[in-house]
Amino acid sequence: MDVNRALAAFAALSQETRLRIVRLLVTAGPEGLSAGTIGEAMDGASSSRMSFHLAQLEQAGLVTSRREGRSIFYSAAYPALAGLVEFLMRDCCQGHPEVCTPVVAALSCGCAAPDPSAVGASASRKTTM
Amino acid sequence: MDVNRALAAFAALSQETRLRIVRLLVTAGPEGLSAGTIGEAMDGASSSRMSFHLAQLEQAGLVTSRREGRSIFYSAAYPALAGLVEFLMRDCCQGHPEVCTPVVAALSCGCAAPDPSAVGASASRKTTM
DNA sequence: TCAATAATTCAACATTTATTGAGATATAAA
DNA sequence: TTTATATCTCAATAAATGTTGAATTATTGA
Repeated sequence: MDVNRALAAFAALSQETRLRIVRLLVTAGPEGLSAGTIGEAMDGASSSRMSFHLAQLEQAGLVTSRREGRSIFYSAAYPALAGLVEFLMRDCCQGHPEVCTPVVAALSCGCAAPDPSAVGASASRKTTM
Repeated sequence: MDVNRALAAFAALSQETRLRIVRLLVTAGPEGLSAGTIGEAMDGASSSRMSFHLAQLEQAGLVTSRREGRSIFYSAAYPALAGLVEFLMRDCCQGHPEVCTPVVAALSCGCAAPDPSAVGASASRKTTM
């Protein structure tokens, strides 16, 4: 994640419809949702409007797309989201632990508890699904 | 951090000069820097331009200001930055541990190592989603 | 009080961004 | 092949954003 990519990602996330789309796709999982389904969830936004925003998100690297029959499915680009947070935090925590600490605490949403003593990586994956 | 505040923060961070200012202030520490000093660091940007961007950042809640003599000092709003990441991650990790895990790993920038003995207990404490 | 310093405010302008509606493209089914 | 479905592309327009330069406010020191 370099500065320009971060700028593009922040710009993409600064628009209400797009932020809603990203949140929707993040919770939708890796399979994603079709453009039409997303449009319905966005208060029935027009198809051209959806295309515009989905293209912006894809351009910013925050979502990926694939065709499946007549539909095009969009999915959250999880690594890009993680990379963006990494970028932001890398800039935030230089010498200021008070910034990181509460974030790490917040990330204990049950899915990412890092444990240095836990050798088996997959075992430390405490899923609550 | 609600949606509108997050949108404002993302918008503020999506502009190159402002992103540079935030990064500069974050590394500058709690005392912050004067508007003039920041302007010099921004390739000698004009004072009105600096005022514009600093006002945007303050409006977005990402920096705070205080007058000291003739100068006005701007500081990073660390809690707001942490809150933004929290917001983004709260949206990102619902049911998808693979998103959070690498971020938490990246946050081991040396300043926010979570107490290993508390991992089991606190991590199982699920925040409301 | 007057001059110097530090920063802000404002109006004008240029640029960028978002929405709309019409039409084009791709796929699937009749 | 024809029709329907799903989505994209494009041009026009509206709205928001960033830069500039001049004028203004606040503070300090002579």
